Amino acid sequence: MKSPAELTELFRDRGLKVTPQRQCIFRTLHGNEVHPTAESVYAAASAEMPTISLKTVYQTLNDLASMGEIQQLDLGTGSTRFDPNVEGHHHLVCVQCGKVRDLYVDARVRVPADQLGGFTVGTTEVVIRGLCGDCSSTPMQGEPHHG
Amino acid sequence: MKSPAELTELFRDRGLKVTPQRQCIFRTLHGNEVHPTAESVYAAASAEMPTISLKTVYQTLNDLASMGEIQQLDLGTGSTRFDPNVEGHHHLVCVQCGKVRDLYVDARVRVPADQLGGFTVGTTEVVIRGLCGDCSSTPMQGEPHHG
DNA sequence: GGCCAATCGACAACGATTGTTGATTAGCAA
DNA sequence: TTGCTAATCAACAATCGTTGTCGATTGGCC
Repeated sequence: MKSPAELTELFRDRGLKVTPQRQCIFRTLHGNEVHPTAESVYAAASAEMPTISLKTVYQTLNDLASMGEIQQLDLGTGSTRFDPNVEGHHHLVCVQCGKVRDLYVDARVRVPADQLGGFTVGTTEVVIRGLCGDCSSTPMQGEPHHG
Repeated sequence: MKSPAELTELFRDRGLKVTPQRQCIFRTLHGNEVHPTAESVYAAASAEMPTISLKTVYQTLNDLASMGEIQQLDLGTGSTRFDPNVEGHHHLVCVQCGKVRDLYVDARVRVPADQLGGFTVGTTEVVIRGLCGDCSSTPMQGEPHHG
């Protein structure tokens, strides 16, 4: 994703104000590779800026998403995750602990025309579910996140 | 998915009772290819059995899912969908109207070992988002379901 | 400096899903 | 057929994630 400085400019260009709260969120997201939920962005931002509100976090994340600067992911882990990485890539999801990792593979799936039936292909998402390194080594316990 | 008769037997084997409500849900799901939500299963079942409760529908769907007889899908369309088709297959999702179609393609994604990093691959899901035939022909309007 | 967007707190509301209660129904083994 | 007990019912309340509302305040930016 773009750097905080670039996002600052982008927001200005769009007539959006660059408030300390928004800058704080920019910093929190920049280089973030753990696919945070809104709650965890809020937690991280709160550490820096205790008065920031969850509402503002949602607001700013939605703004960034609708500008295409971050990507929303629904991976069946309960809540929406936000991915600062908007390059074409896919995801590894641990069914045990819910961790998400980026996956760079060529996933051009060839769809036979007879299966399309008028469908216009937009994006292709590949989600590989399994056990992450940590969870592979520990015995399975309890119910994993469904999906 | 298995026929209502087979599911009946399966439930008996597991010590679960085969109530009229459950049979009604079995029938509703059998051959269903529209990936219904719990609500729409409830609507369909209610037509046949007006006194059935939404609670019971959820209960039975969860039972079936945990027995592996149906599959839960989180496709970012707001609510969980239930797919009676448990054969290996993938999905086409219309970002406009939310319709879901089954997709049979060979999607064995080759993941380079260095990207796995200890991850144990379980299932691979491919979701292709785009516009279905109906929505391709009509102009885009309003916000699509996010995802 | 001043306009006005953005934020605040403190809630209420939402939709999807699950839990609770106590009463009733009915599957199925004996 | 009887009886135990699981399943269901209605009617709620509660949960979780997310969004909306309010009036008051802050502070970015022309």
